Amino acid sequence: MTVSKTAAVDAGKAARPGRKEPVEAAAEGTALQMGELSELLGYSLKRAQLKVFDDFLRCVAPLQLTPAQFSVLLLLDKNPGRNQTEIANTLGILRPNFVAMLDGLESRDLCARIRSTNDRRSHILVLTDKGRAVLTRAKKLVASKHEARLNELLGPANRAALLDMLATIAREF
Amino acid sequence: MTVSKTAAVDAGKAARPGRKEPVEAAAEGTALQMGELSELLGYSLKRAQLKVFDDFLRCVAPLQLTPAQFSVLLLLDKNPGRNQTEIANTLGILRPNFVAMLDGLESRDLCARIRSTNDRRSHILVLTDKGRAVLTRAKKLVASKHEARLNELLGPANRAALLDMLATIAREF
DNA sequence: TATTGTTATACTCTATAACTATA
DNA sequence: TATAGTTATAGAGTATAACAATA
Repeated sequence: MTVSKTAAVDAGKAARPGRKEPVEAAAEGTALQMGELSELLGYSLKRAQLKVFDDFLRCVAPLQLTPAQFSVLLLLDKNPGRNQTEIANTLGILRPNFVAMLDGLESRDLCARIRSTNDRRSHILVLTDKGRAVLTRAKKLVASKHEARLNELLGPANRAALLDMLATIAREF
Repeated sequence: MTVSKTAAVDAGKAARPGRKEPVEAAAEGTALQMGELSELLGYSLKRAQLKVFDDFLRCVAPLQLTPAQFSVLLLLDKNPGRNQTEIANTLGILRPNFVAMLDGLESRDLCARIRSTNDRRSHILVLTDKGRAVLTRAKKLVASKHEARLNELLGPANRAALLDMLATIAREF
């Protein structure tokens, strides 16, 4: 469980001035005490999220896709015939902010807006052939590089448990 | 484990125009298929992080502290005698961006910058009495409202396991 | 010369109001 | 009137370069 009782260091006072610290980790500049920060779930959650997104970007760099863009392509593939509002809402993206995002994907010919014949206010979103091809390649990179690395670090069982708990928080918290 | 097999919906056609939908959850607009998004760790990580930060803000609203500000106060309390660069680096905040953040805390009399006598370039950061008092109250709110809710949702053992895995990712990924 | 705190700046995300064209 | 897509805009958060004071 790695409880990390972090032997109390009691720095800061620097009471004895004559004490010549051995050139350990970093002369006098030792690592700081995280204190109850190590017990704050939100803190580790944020730091972990940044790392994971960073790795995602690195792994999928050849395709120039952000996590958000990847999620849009995935959703379009699984949900043909949906309009902008539906896709944006599902991903927690505000409609106004989704416009520029779609512009980016559409200008790269990864998806297209099609004016609906039923309701001519709305745009049906579809993946282009290129979009489907890029998505397929992206999925392979994500699985073989990104998720594989996480699996390696945590082990399959832990990774599944982690995913389950995160989904629970996202759904019910 | 909550596998969520989410019965296939197959919406999108909306063929019959005369169909007057009963005012159910949302007329014809059924929930979308998340597809492999539910297996993407980064996606749930992000959504969970947003929820947790939201709840943190809500719980600690009476004290008007963001998660980032709380982490600074915690760190100052546990690490007296440190300068801006050391605190910012530890929290992953860039030094230029830390300036405005400190300005905010200092203007509220929660902490103070003290010119170091050893190295007159650097500012030693200290909590004020008010800062210590606010931190104490914040810790109580976080523990009794925020973290307690997470504990309730996941159970203590799962919560500990989650924290451990997130810390592992933040540290080693 | 190098480092600390700082300013300026820019780019991304996110959030809200209001417009247009359709319904 | 209400809704879909859009524009404009404002605010966070984050990133880099460069400057003054100090070492």
